[in-house]
Amino acid sequence: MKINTKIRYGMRAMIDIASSENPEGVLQKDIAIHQDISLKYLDSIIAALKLKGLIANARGKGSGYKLTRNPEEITVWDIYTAFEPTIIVDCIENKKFCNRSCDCKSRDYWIEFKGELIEILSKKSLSQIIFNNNHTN
Amino acid sequence: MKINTKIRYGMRAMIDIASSENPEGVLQKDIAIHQDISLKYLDSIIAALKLKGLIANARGKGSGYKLTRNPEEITVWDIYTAFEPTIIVDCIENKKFCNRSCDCKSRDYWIEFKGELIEILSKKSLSQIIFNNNHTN
DNA sequence: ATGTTATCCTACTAATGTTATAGGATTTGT
DNA sequence: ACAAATCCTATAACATTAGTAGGATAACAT
Repeated sequence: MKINTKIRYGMRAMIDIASSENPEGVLQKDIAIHQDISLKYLDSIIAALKLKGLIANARGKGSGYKLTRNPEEITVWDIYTAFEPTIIVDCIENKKFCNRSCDCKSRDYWIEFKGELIEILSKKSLSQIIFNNNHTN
Repeated sequence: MKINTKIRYGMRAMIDIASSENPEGVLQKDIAIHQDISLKYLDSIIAALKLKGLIANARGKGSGYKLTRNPEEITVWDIYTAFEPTIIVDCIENKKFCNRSCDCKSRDYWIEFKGELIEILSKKSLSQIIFNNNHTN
């Protein structure tokens, strides 16, 4: 299992936008500079976040990106699913992969696991991440 | 994020072995038949489980595989780590990937996430999976 | 109008990881 | 010696990841 760069960079871009105090929003170019991510690669990250409806901008020269919701109302799962539609366990996602799915202890476990994982990702909001509300360590 | 076939097949092999009532253990060949996994591919699955010390056999003709511990004492995390040493988040695993690691909200989150994920995988034992102790749905 | 700034959009590519298969060496029971 | 079964190494097709490249488009500034 691996968290890929798109999701990690996407998270950083969201944190960058959420942390900005500029009422005009944040330019993609500036996110690229702040976060040290290539402008071109960031292109595809931003596109995915925008398509998911988590950020928005006006077009043209001076228009930065802003969150479409309050950071309290955006979870890690929201950001995750901007890049991957779900957590993939082939025997759950695609029944043709396995014909014993109607009675498989292993599959039953993975269904439960997947639910718990989505729960973990859903319980944390962007604002909790930024302000570190939980006081761990 | 994806659970790959090695981990899923490994789980099924472990369930197969744990469920057997034969005191001689279970032959690799028979696991391959029960689970509909190619004997050759299962080779590498079994090898990993064995290297991790979760199963053992004698060599030669009639010697099947057995668990080395009680199924109550084997967790999904034990099985998982037979195939992958950890849950990979590059910015945690490999500091050279990122030079802002000393102050990165995103990285802080992933460290916390990884801990919770390992907790989920560690809390479930093989016997709980087989006997479905939790009574969900 | 024209140039500048910045995003939008499509295609491509090198490297890596996944999911196996192939072929034979080794070990032990009969 | 032979058969049954595992052990071990190499290879390969395919998919995914992590970008790069090149230009089209939109809007602001002069």
